[in-house]
Amino acid sequence: MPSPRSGPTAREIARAHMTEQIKQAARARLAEDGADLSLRAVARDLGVVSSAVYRYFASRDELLTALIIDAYDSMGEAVERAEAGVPRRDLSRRWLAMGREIRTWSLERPHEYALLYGTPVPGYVAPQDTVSGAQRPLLVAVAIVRDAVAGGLPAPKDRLPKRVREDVHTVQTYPGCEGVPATLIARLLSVWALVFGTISFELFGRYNNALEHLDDFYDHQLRMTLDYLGIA
Amino acid sequence: MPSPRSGPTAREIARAHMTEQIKQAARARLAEDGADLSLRAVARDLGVVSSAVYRYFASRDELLTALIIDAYDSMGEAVERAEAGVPRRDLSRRWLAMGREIRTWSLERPHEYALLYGTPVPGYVAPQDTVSGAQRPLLVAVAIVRDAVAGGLPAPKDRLPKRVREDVHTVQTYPGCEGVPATLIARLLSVWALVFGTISFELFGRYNNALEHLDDFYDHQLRMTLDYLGIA
DNA sequence: TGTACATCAGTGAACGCGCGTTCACTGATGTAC
DNA sequence: TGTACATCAGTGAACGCGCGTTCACTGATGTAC
Repeated sequence: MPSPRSGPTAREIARAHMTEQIKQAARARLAEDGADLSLRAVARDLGVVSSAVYRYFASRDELLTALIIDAYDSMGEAVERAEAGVPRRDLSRRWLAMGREIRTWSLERPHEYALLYGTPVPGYVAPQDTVSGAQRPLLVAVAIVRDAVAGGLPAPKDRLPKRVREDVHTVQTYPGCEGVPATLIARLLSVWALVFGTISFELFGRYNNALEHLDDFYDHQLRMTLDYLGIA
Repeated sequence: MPSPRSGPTAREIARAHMTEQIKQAARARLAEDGADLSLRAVARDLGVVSSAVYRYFASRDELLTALIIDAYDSMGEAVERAEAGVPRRDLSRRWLAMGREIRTWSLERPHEYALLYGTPVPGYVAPQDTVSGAQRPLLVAVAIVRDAVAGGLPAPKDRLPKRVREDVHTVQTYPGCEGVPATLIARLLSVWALVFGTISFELFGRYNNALEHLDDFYDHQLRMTLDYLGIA
């Protein structure tokens, strides 16, 4: 008897559950083996025959796409939440909260990080449009900068070459970027590369045998970016 | 009849030649297929049976190691040469030459770049010590900064947290880093992450649909790093 | 200078393996009357 | 409320494939006397 509110059927619940379990197992495999995800290994880990996975994902690539989308959203949400926990007035602390969460999230899931920011998986092209979550952390940064501008942060007096200015003007039309001066956008783009560059260096082992206190180092970098952007 | 100068024998020449050809074919395969290098594919491309490769490399990983070492040295040499072509006095141009060559080299060999600076190959751990060439580009940067210091460049007045200072002091003991103030080393490390972060963003497609004039953008970034380091 | 032996490059077959994907199936769950 | 049919999840076998690596081999190159 279908009840009047017609909630999800047992099948629908089971399906959602299994879909989630497959993704979880796949994430675990990713952490174990690195980027070359094996459908069969995932099925094995779930105690299920490999063809069963095809009831949920049409192909290995589709599963991978789902993982990528989830990862973007997961990082986006984590960063948004971390930043939201800080009083709006305190721009520096908001920035630090954001920056630290980017790194924390990444260290906790190095292989998902690699999926997003490392070498693209060979033979696999991410469906660009689908991945709108990719920009969520950057939007958090933009929001902080925007608030700083509203609070009187002056635009840096950098000279932007013509073509750079053109590109930056395009960026300025993106939602959330209205009102942020071009030179500040340009600096933000630099800072963004610095943040992810640092995390990649750390995760991909390029600081091995060179730096020891990576927490402190990263934190210091973050503070320097604050200076660079001019945020108090 | 072995001549008195006893040059390399025909076998030795052939061996060196074949070794080089295998590496070249492997690089080509890398460019075609991405990071998961297949020994058999390399052998096929050379018109040779797959087991023949084992006369030259004991395993797939050993071939990969050779490619990585070569790539580090290739980039290092390219950067050194580019920088050496600029008059010593002109520190800014030396810096720009260095920075541009890093990117040029990388764009020309995106898959070798990925091998060095992208996601580490799953299941493969680079023999750390062997890869001394890894630091060559950074040493070029350090040399420029050192010359700038010798020419009167003042140390930035950044406050370095204790543990960061400790790490930086370690770095200062490395060859080539003598006499460079701690705060400048710290800034150089930031700048380095920025440079490679930018190139990774570009090569791994994160500027797609956002920036168009990547040459100009990168150049602008480089100039900003000059400012940041205080080099005229 | 010529011969006998050792070294080495490349062959071809084979090993055991894991992979993505397809397909006909069975049994459970859901739906229409 | 009960029955008949449709939908769907998971099975198990099979497909064709490419992989890294080993091994006994043959024929060419190098070396010692």
